[in-house]
Amino acid sequence: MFEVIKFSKKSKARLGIIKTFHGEIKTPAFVPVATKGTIKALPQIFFKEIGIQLAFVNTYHLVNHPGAEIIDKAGGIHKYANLNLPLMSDSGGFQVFSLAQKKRVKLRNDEETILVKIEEDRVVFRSNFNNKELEFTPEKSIDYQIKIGADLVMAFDECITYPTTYDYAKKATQRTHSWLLRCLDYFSKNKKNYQYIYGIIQGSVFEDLRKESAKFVINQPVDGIAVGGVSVGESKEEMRLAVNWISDYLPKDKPVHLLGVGRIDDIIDLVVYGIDTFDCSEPTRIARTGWLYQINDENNLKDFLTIIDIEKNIYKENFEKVDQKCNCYVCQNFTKAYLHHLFKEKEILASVLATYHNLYLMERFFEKIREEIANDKL
RNA sequence: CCAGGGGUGGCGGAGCGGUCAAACGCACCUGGCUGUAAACCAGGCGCCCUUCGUGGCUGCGCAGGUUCGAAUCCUGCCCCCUGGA
Repeated sequence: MFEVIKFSKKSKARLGIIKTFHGEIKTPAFVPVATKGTIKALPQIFFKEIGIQLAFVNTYHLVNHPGAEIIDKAGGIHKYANLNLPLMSDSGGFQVFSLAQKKRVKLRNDEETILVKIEEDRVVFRSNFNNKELEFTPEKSIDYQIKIGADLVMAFDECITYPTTYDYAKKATQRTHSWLLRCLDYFSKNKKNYQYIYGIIQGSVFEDLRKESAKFVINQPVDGIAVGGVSVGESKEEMRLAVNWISDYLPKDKPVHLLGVGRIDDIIDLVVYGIDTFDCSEPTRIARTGWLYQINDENNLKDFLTIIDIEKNIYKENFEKVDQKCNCYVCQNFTKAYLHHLFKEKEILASVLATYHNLYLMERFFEKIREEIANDKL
């Protein structure tokens, strides 16, 4: 399922290939987020020309709408959403974090309710979509993911909030471990024949917990390793340490995914620890809010991309291409002034073009990363 | 000419004696966005201040007046809208 083609002589970075039923993925690779079964604002027909290799869908959201059964009936998420590429599905573990962060939400009658309740053997969500209770157990998460039918599924974990205490982090990490065993058990008995499962390392910002978690996960019969609980508010140093600490434990014959990291500098700093895939909502989200990647120095990975805010007035009469050095459809055909106008007017096309462009450059960025690893420069 | 309605900050539009530098929306400006409750969110938005404040000044068509106090009440003027001759 996974094969390393080349290890860098300079770092733990590696070139690899993940083989799935729906296609092969050259790694390191970026995984655009398609939470509800769509990379927001981007029609599927563009995936290929952008170079998108795989995408990341979310169990929590899809279970709420349209429901795992519907997707199952439709023949799986690939068919249902016309996503003809390898897919990863998140387990809902991140929502344990992201919805718990908000803790309470006001109902119409002014009462407050808790969005997430974490128990030893399950998590109860108060759905933010329809306000119904929604129970996630490791078995349920996996069952949903099997029905959704992504190629690569994530074990159900608890993404620990930051900051946290050592004691809580330890307890939560152990809980994630016991959940992993339940996930693996259920998965092995019920999975679709093409599906693989990733176990998730937690441990928050504590070295011994991270290492302990890494050892535990790696010793289970998982197909891939994911690193979670990162980019939740901790400092960049803490994030780098969290990955560095476990980098020596990472297996060479299994793909390693870093959950939720997609900022340019973070990717550069973390790919050298042996990360193969990165999913992140950032490129598509900032695209929709007017931030565009721009090639800064195409010969220097560290300076490869910068960000411009296309809504700034300086672009109002800037009739240059969006990015002089970019070959994408957007940059070949539209000016900054026009993009500026689309954003100011909140035209839907603004999101479409910006998303296209950002993902295009993200793919070029990862091509550059692969090239650097091939040349032992990274 | 008669009858009625109205003129509020860049725009729309609340307020109708004090708690009003004036709701709310739009526009504008500044930030933010890392396993997406996100075509989003937060803050600012009369002028002034080496003190950023229960600070000073100006202010609700124009000019006066009543009042301790007026965007709010009164008088005159100017302008706009609707209906009628």
